[in-house]
Amino acid sequence: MKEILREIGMIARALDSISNLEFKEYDLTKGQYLYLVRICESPGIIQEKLAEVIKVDRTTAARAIKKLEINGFIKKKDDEHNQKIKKLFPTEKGKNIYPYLKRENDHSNMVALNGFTEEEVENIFNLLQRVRKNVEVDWEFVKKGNKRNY
Amino acid sequence: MKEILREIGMIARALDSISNLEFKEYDLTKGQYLYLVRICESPGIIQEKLAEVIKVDRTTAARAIKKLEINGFIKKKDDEHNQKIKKLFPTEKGKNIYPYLKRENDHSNMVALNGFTEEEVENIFNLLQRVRKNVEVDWEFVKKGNKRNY
DNA sequence: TATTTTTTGTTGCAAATGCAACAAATTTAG
DNA sequence: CTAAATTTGTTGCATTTGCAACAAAAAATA
Repeated sequence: MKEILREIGMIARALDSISNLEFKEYDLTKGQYLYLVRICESPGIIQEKLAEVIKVDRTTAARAIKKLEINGFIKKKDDEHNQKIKKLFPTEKGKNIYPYLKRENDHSNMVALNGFTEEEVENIFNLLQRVRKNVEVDWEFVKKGNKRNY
Repeated sequence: MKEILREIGMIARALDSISNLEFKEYDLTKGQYLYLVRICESPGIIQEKLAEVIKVDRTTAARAIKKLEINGFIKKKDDEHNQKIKKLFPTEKGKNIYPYLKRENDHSNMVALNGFTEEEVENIFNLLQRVRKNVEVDWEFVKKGNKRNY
């Protein structure tokens, strides 16, 4: 059995911890960069959806977002036709640091793919997308309280 | 720029959260399965090394391991020639649940690789190992307090 | 050998994380 | 149209997480 998930876990933890250290400089605390990046790239997204794309617990997302708002990185806006949802948008402050988040992410991508050919990059990206799609089915299943059978 | 790290993060968080939910059944709390699996597979490993292979903060590992010991999953043993280090070993209780951890991990691997050919599995594994090796250099660099330049 | 540096381990503290449990709006089904 | 189910959001609480800061053993250096 090829332990691909172990490799993935190691890579993810290593890079997350690097990002968290590097983004302190912009007053972002642990994990916040994940949300801010997504809100900048998908302005108007709602909290529930954000938790789903990031793959994090609803309540964790709720609190991270609340803190981003308190610290002026994003703002919540009511929807015209649906008074339950709150759309999320970056503020000027949020928009301003986005390029730094992007730059850091690009750098980590480059480091991660050091020594890869163009073709290998294309290849690993496609394979990872397939893994992610496979995995998110189970994640949603389990997160809704269901039990996997194996 | 192919966002491979974003895919990796999503996969890692999704599967970690599934594992944490599934291992509650064995009285393992969040994250503990990571350490227990490694201690079972590398009996005698020390805490510092364990943090390094898992890619987690030293102090986080210290506390997770302490709790595993308190709950009787592992035991610490002094070394003959070095009185600073403490070698980690699974107890009978720890050894007994290892097969369940392995089985869960194997299942998640299967789910993740659903639809993959033998060759694609081999391929993604090798690519991921290379990424991991690239990334751990930076992780150790940054964790030691150094600053990446980019 | 003596002293400096590195390794390994610990604790204090502040913060993030996530399960339960709740509430209200909206959507689905009868 | 009404009632049930789902979606979206929140808070309480217990736990994990990780940076600082410390201590002691061991290893490297002078």
